[in-house]
Amino acid sequence: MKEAQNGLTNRQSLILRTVVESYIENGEPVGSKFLCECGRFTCSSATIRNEMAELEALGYLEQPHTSSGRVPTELGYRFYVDSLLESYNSTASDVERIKSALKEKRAELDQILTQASRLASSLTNYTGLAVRPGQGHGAFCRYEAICLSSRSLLLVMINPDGSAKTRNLRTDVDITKEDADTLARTLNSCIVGLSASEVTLPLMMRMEEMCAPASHLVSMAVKCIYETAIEKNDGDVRIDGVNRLLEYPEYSDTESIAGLLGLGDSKNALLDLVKESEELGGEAGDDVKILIGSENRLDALGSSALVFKTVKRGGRVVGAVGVIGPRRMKYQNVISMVDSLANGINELIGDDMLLPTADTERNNGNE
Amino acid sequence: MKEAQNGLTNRQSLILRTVVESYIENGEPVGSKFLCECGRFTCSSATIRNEMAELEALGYLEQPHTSSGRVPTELGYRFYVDSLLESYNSTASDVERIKSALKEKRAELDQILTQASRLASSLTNYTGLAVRPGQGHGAFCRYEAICLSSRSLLLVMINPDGSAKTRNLRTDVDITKEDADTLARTLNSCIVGLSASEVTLPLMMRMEEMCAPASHLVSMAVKCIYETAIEKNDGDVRIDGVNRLLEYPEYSDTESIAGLLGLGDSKNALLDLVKESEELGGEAGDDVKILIGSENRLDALGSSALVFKTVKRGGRVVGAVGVIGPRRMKYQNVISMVDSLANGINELIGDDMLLPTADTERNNGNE
DNA sequence: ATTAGCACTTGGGTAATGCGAGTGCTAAAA
DNA sequence: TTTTAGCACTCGCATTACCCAAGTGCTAAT
Repeated sequence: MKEAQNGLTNRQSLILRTVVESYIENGEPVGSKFLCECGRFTCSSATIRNEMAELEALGYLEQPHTSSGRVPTELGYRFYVDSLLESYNSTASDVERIKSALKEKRAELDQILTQASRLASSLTNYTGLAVRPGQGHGAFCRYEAICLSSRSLLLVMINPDGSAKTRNLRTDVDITKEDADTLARTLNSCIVGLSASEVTLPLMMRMEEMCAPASHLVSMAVKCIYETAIEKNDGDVRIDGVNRLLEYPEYSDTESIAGLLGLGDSKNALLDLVKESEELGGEAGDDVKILIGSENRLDALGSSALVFKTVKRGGRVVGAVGVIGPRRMKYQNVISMVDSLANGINELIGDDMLLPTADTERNNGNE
Repeated sequence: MKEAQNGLTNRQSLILRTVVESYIENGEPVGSKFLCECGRFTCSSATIRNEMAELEALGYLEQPHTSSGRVPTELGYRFYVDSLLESYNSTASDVERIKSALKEKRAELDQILTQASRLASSLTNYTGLAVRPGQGHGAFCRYEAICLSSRSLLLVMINPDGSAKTRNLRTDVDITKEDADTLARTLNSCIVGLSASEVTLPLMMRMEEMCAPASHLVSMAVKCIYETAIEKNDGDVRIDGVNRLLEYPEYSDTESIAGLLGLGDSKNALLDLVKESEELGGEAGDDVKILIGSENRLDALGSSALVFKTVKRGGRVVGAVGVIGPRRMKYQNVISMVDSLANGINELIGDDMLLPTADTERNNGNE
């Protein structure tokens, strides 16, 4: 009895693999006769039946009903995937398509992720997923104020990574370009790096003093800043191409679809999932992660599989892209695709160093 | 035979209304016996049968099969909705909820619409819809460049309505704050108001000359500007809460869901729909629009109804919000809700005058 | 250890059946 | 002329019975 390292004989191993692959391909339970005739085995169907019985006892296979072929269990898929993981690699053509599709979007991370989710879906014909976790507690690292008209100004809030948010502030009294400059200077010198709870009344009063005569701008601006920061910290989840799953029989019932569609609402759970699987990190932390069935605790994904990889910038996790599909997913393609996609994004966003806060910069040049 | 103005007797009219309302409520074909016993009529079921037969001949009702009750046709719904339209008004509590939910989001139009779509869905328990058409051909009306570090700057592109987009530009050679200012000045004086095809090689060369020694920034910036402008002009469609429709039996089949999910892809068609129903304008142009079944030509919505209202700023249509649901939709609630929602947004975004282009402003103050 | 043969299980598809709801029509009543 | 009661008829739908195919487990022979 030749044993492989996993406690399975070579033949059992091969049977398991073949069952998984056939089931992934056809979606139908596979029986001993089919296996026997597929050419990979020299023994008879009876022998295979015996082996399958054992694989079932070991928890790798199960039958939907007595008298139907076998279907892989979660454990079965897990075995298959693990033995596969060592040796995936992307096809050159896919890598090319991904690169060219991404290159067009030399935009902010948010947009890149949206695009990535769409891409993941269209390349695999499953559902695409992109996640951006909240960007730490840190607020912005610098502010600018641009005078748009006599009664409105544009507040530019700049993140350490160079991206920015803008908001329009309208006032009831006229403001000048000098007011705007003063406001920006005040914000930069007083609240950069502070969380909302650190902004105290005395501080506010000092800022308003600094900004006189346009002191009314201060509270508007600060409120606006923390509203925006909260939004930013909220994280985000993009799901694309749920409709592609409709053509797989495992999603023909309404409930499973409802679950997937509701996924956008439970974005916190998804964010946790990514964060958590990141922590188990170590060397494997950079790999493509695969969660099959109940391995994740989102019951909406209970009958699905999730393949994803984190996107990093400068060592920090800034997002993740992946694919949601049926448990019988074409793992080889999907794994390599997700890998390429994440790598492509990593490459695109580079690992630029972070920006300094405004203080240092401002001191030379503006005044 | 008392005739109302529509060519229906009063009794026929009442029967039609009752059928529609009952079908909306229960989703089941309604028969003569049920009507007879509902209390609204003094005649017998046989009489009602005769009337219903006539209503069917006139095209207001139909039977799914011989020997089932009647169901309203598109025309039937249309009759019902039209006779209803004069007299809808929002419940005070709904208006309150909408206002308070919107007030929290004093953000850009894009975000407001996203929020509106979500709100529409949750308030009606149908699918929410928000549409933002492309913002004309016009590019931006002003640019600013903020120096972030020695090798990156933030390009701020400002729309006439005061909103702005930002993009990060990275270079291989060092740049100074003066370079950034020069770039902004050049952009503002040369390409404000120009469409991409109007940017000629000679113009580019002149701009690069003006920007020396940082002339390499010019082409990056211009490219970036037109990429962003294209994106902006593309319009956008938000669809939220498709899963809510799953609980209605008319969407229990996979195809109808697939159609709705695919709706995001065919955003152009939706944009057209809004634009077009706007054009028939006149006085009715400001009303809530209702498209039932094939009244719109999106076959994905063939078995659905669409209720929406445009959102305007300063007379121009800048978006639309609405609801997608089954044809047997609770029109009274939905109409009033959509109306309130659109009004709320209109109020929120105000009709601020548009900004002037940068030239005038720049001449006093900066230099 | 492998194989052939056989009885057994079971899901799914198909045809037959009965039921119920609702209609259309006709003839009588108002 | 309008309304009503009565009745035969039509279908959709659920239930039942039934058969078939696929696949298994087990036993006995190789």
